Amino acid sequence: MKNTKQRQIILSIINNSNEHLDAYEIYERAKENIKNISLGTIYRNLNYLYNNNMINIISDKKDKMHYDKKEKHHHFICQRCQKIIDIHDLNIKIPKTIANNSVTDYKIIIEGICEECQKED
Amino acid sequence: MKNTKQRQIILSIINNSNEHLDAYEIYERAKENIKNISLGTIYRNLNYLYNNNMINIISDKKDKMHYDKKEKHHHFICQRCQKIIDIHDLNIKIPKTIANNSVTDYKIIIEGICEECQKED
DNA sequence: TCTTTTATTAGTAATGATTACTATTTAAGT
DNA sequence: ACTTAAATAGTAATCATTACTAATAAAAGA
Repeated sequence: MKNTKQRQIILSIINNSNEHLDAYEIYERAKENIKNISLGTIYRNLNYLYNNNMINIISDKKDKMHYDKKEKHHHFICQRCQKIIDIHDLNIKIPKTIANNSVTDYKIIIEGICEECQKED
Repeated sequence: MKNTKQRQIILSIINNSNEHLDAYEIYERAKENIKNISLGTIYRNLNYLYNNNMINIISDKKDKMHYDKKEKHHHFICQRCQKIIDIHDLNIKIPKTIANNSVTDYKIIIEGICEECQKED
C-alpha cells in the first residue's frame, strides 16, 4: 500500500538481476543503498511483492527460497552442480483448464547435466 | 548401502501414498511400525532416497519440503488454498537438449484456482 | 503546509525445519 | 560366529524465516 524506498530498492534489485538471489543476498545489496535496512524488512517485502504478483519464488533443494523477476521464463537445474539457468525459448502450450481447475500460470523446471559438467566427463 | 527396516518403511510410506507428505508426517506414519524411530533417521533417509533417485522432492511456498513417489506426473497448485493436485495426463514434449544442456527430467508446476475454490466465487 | 492516520520500519527475540554429533546397534561380508 | 562399516536413536545445534514492539514516515485530509 505504501510505496517505501525500501520496497522500491528490493524490487529493483530483483528486476535488475539475472541471478536467482536469496533473501540474504538481496539484503546485502540493499544495504549498499540503505545502510541500516533490516533483514526482516527484506522478508516482509519479498512476501508482499510475491503476494501481489510482482516477483516469482523458486526454491532449491536446500530449503532456501530464491526470488526472481516476473518476466516469463523457465529454469534448467543442473543435477551435478545445482546451477540454475534461465530458459526463455521453450515453446510449450498448457491448456487453460485442467481437470476442472482453472490455470493462470505454470513453471517448467528442467533437470539434467549442464554443458560445463558434461565437459568434465 | 544397508537395507535397513527403517529405510524400507520410509520408502513404502511414500510409494503407497497419494498425498505429498512432509518429513514430520512421514515420521508419524513410520512410528506406527517402529515406535521409537528417530526424526533424524527420517531426514537422513529422505536425503539418501532422493540422492539415489528413488523419490522426488517438491517444495511449497512455506519453506517446507514434501516428498513424492518417482512415478511421472506433474502438479497443480491452487493459489488460494495451496492444495496440490496430481496431474497425470499432460501431453508435453520437452527436447532432449536445451542450449547445450542435456535434459534428463522435467517437472511442470501449474498454478491456478482449483475447482472447489472457484465454486466459492 | 500542518496534522492525523496507519502502514512500514529497525532491531531483536522467537520459531520451526533441518542438520550435526555421539555412543550404540545392526546389516552384510568374511 | 566375527568383524567392520554404515545406520540408528536421542539430543543439541544451526539457520532461514517469522513475530513482536516501539519508533518512523508515507499518504490523505483539513
